[in-house]
This record gives sequence, C-alpha cells and structure tokens, in this order.
Amino acid sequence: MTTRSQTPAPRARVRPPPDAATPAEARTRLNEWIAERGLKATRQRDLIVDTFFGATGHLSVDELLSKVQERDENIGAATVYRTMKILADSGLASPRHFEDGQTRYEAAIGRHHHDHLICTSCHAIIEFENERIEELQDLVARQHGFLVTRHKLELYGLCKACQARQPKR
Amino acid sequence: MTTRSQTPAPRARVRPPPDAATPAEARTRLNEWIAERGLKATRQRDLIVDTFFGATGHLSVDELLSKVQERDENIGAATVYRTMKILADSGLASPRHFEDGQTRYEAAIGRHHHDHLICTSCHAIIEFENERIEELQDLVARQHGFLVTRHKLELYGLCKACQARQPKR
DNA sequence: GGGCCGGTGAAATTGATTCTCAAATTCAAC
DNA sequence: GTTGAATTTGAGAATCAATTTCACCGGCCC
Repeated sequence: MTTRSQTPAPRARVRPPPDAATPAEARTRLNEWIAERGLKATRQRDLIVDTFFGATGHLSVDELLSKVQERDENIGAATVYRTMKILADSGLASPRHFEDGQTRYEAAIGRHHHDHLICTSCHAIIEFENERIEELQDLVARQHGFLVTRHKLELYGLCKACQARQPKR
Repeated sequence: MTTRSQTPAPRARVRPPPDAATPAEARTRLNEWIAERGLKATRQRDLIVDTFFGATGHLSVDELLSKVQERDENIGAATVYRTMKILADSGLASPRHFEDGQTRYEAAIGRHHHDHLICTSCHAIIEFENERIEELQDLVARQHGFLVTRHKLELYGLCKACQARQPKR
C-alpha cells in the first residue's frame, strides 16, 4: 500500500547495492548480540530489523516507522527509536547525521567505510570510497598530534540529473 | 547524559587566531549589508556583533547569549538567533553543525575555507586546510557527475593533550 | 505629531528524540 | 505447561534547540 507519499526516501545508490546482509542474517546477528547481554528477542524488534534490512538507502526513523506500520500498525515510534539504537550499538547499522536534522540509518553489515555525496535538490545520496583521501586525513591528524577515531566527509551539491534539470540556480 | 553543567566553550586554536576581523570592521560590514536591503541597524545587533567578533572559537547561540547578557541583560535569545542568521546570510559568519546538536558560529571575514579536527574528550576544535584533500574531493565529485557547492570534513578523535591524560580507554 | 515599518523580547510552538510508567511479553527454571 | 523475575512495549509527557508569534517600541518621513 502506498500510503501518503510524504517526503520521498532519499534515493540512493548508483550501482547495485553493496549491502551484504539479508534481513534474516541481520535478525540472527542481532538476536545473538541481544542474547549475549541478557536482553530479550521480541516480535517487534524482529519486524523492525526485517523491515530495515529489507529496504535500501538511508532511512530516517520516521520513514522506517511508516514502513514498519504497514506491517503492524501498533508499533510505536519509541520502539523504533530504541531498536535502531540497539542496531547502532551492535554495529549492524550506522547512524548518519546529514543536514536535514534527522538521524538516518544505513545498513552496516559487511560494508566498508565510505563517505557521501548528497544532492541538495533531489536529496539523492551517493556513496563513495577514496583511499587517498583517507590517507591524507590521517596525515593531517598526525601532524596535529591527533588520534582520529572516526570522521565525516560529506560533499553537498547537485547531482547530474538535477544539473540538467535546472541549468542555473 | 547531556551534562547539564555549562559545557565550557570548546577551546579552539593552537596558534594565534587567523581571524582577520575586528569587531568594528564587522559592525561596519554588517551595517552596510543591512542598509543595502532596507533593514535597520540597531543597538542590539551592534552589541551582538561586537561580542561575537570580540570572542574567538566556535560559539553556540547559548554561549553567545550569555556573553551578550553580561553587557546587556535585557537582550533576548530570539534576537541573538535572528542576528546570527543575518550574519550567516551576509557571509560574515559561518554556521557549523558539529555533533553536539547545537549550531555553532565562527567568524568568516577574511578567512579561507578550512575543516576541523575535534577532540571528543575536551571538545577542542582545531582548524586545518589541505589543498590536496580538496582536489581529491573535486575529483571524486566529477567522477560521479556531481557539482559540489560545499562540503564538510570533520575528524573526530583525541587531541594530543587528552591522549597523554588518558593513555588507554 | 501621527503613521509606517521594521525590531524587540517573552512566551508559545515546532520537531526530533528521549523518558516515564503501567501493562504485556519473554524466557529460564520448575 | 506454569511461574516469576526481568525486560520490553506503547502512549503520552518531557526535553531541548530553534523558530514563530504577537503586542509593544522607536525612529523617520511627510
């Protein structure tokens, strides 16, 4: 059922998704992680994880909540927030903070570190990796005596399609 | 979780500030910009601009508000928010969104583009420039057909002092 | 010497996220 | 299967930064 087509999920991915996880694998991994620390597996968590890993791209909690509620309308927002936090803690999903004020999550199973190109017009998000840039970042950090644990590199601009669509402006 | 205590303003700058603006110059520049579009110069705006350019580092509105209220306790938060938005629109200040959930502003007069190293322990913010990284970013963008208008590069980790302070952990 | 207009500041609002708490669920041990 | 302790759930309240609203201000121009 296409519910009201609110904010379109940021379209992503130019080539076939490099995501290496099936929903089933993710559920299994999460339940292992949960069992290890005395937490409990629940139907809701499974459903949320299943939905998240069955989708692609960079989902906000809101977007994910809509998808989840298509399958079970009684699931509350708080549960989705809590579940995504657990997914992030367990390393199965990565939270991203782009500049729209919402936290977005992306699948993190079997994925390399990568950075993002973000179209400010259509909100497409394209991922890229660049080893040289990483090396230079490390170099800069060392020059300042810094020990870097993570970084954020985001390039904002117009994607090819949007450039063609709106020549100027 | 969020320490309620007045988080100290992130200390910045390892060498002498490269900021190239005096408060007076900034006031003048802003008033020109304001006059050009039929807005009005006000005592409050001057005071806020003066305070902002008289300080260094990356100030949150909250921190700036405190400083401003030391000089005139009747100035309201809304005015500081509005004034900083005007400063940003006029190009005299740059808004930055680091990962503490608040917008921080830095002086932008006579400054080059630069990126940031951020200590996750003491919240120091160090600025750096690296031409090679910029070039590589442009290259990556071109390879994806992107027209980049701005970017964000932030390296998070431990500064030298904090590494010494907490050898492990 | 009254309008006109933008500016001001206190309070209310918004929007994302987190917290609270009673009720429901999970799960290991009977 | 049943029990019971511990955890999870979901609705609504609370938070927090940021924005908006709105009634009052204060110059400036006829």
